[in-house]
Amino acid sequence: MAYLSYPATGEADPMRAESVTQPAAGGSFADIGAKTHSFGSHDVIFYEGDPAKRLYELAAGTVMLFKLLPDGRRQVVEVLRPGDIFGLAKSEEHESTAETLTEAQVHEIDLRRIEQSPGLQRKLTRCLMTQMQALHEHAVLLGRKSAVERVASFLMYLVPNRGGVGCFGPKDGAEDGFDLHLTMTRQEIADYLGLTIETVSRVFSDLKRRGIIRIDRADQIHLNKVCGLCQITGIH
Amino acid sequence: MAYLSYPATGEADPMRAESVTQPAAGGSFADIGAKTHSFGSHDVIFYEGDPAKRLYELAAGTVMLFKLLPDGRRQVVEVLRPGDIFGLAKSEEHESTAETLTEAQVHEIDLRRIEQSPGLQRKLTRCLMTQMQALHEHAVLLGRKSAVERVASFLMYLVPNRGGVGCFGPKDGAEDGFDLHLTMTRQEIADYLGLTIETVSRVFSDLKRRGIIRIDRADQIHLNKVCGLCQITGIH
DNA sequence: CGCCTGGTTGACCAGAGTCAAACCTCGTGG
DNA sequence: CCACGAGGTTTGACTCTGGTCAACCAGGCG
Repeated sequence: MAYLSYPATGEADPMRAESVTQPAAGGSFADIGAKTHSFGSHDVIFYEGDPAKRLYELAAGTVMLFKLLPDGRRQVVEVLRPGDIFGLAKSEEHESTAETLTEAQVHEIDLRRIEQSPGLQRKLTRCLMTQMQALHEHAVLLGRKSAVERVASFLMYLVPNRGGVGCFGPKDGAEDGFDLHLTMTRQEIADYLGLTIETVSRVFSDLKRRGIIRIDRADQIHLNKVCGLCQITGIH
Repeated sequence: MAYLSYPATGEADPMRAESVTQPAAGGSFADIGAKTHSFGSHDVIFYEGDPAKRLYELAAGTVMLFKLLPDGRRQVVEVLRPGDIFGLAKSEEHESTAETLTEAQVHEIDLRRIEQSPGLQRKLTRCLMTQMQALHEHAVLLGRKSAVERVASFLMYLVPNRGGVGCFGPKDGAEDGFDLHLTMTRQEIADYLGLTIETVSRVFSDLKRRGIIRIDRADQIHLNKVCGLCQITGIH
């Protein structure tokens, strides 16, 4: 279904199965009578400070969570993929704003319903573990990586099964290129990576100049050598 | 028991109850036959890459989790307090190193034991939610705050019931000072805040010069006006 | 007493931020 | 069909925060 664009483009997406956290472990949250909502691109699902009652499972599309400082500085704290859970809060209010990056479908669930099912509880725990790990990874990026390393890491994050633990290098002899479609604007990328829009733009231009990527359109990027890009993420 | 020093010093600690996540919701993890381990200061509980089988609940003391980049850059991704859970991993290996900052006691628990108890499952979920929220907060700090703001936020984090949501300002008319004991070295603080040791040191000196804090010993800091400090955390 | 570790300070430098202008791309309307 | 405008993006010139490197200091311990 073309209307649900995914960060990485195109045909059957090999990452899909991977990125959906524990696809079928103990049933789906949707099974327990969750309401499903559809959103357009750049719709707000909830605002920081809104009363938090339910939690959400992203069924399709991409959603970002961000927080604002009073002077307007913004930090995107998570970029979510299908299968991810969000909207939990220990207090009565959401601590961040949730906004879609693409058209998206979201299951709205009552936490108590989950707590009644051991299987779903288990699934929830696994989801949270995975997301927590991503947050740790992101803390390293924000705290210790240079601008180029941040952008390179970001691009690698959009390539299925490469970088990180599951990276097996380029397929033997294959040309190791990759086409990807960005669903985030430069500003959103900047706010995710803790940079300014100008720096993000400059790094893209620099990577282009160095022959590592090709920019077909602002949101259409071709990675010439995935491995070469991975080399500059700081994790090698 | 004096041997268990807590980040904030002294007598009966008003924060204690607050910081222990969901103190008695649905029983304690310790109840289900968890082994308890004692550690000295700066002991490693597990290393990044170690096989991950169990999960841990911090019973007393302080523990930090950090990740290393191959070139030696380090990022402390979490500073844990009693009640916090750590050591979960989606994969078979720990994704970060856990090291004590003080003497500490830790319950080692089998995840499957928890999964058998709905009450503990629920408690676990709450813990993870709280920690996740802290990680979001920290992402804002790392991605968007200046050096002074980071250090100020860090110090405020050590003051019970101040800053953040639960802040009710200074008690009416009270002098609003606070004494705190640092359990982290300058290097550890720097690695937590995404700064260098020199910058941390300089900011401390600067806050001293501005009369906001008094440094009695490297690890013994007096906040002259908590509210004044809170003012420069960036969240006001 | 002197070493060793951790912390502080200074001089200098570089990476990223700021401010401002120019540039695409795409949709709208004349 | 093309001119126009808006939004997002790129580029340049300059600034400044925080990093680097190196020397120095203070307290604790053998």
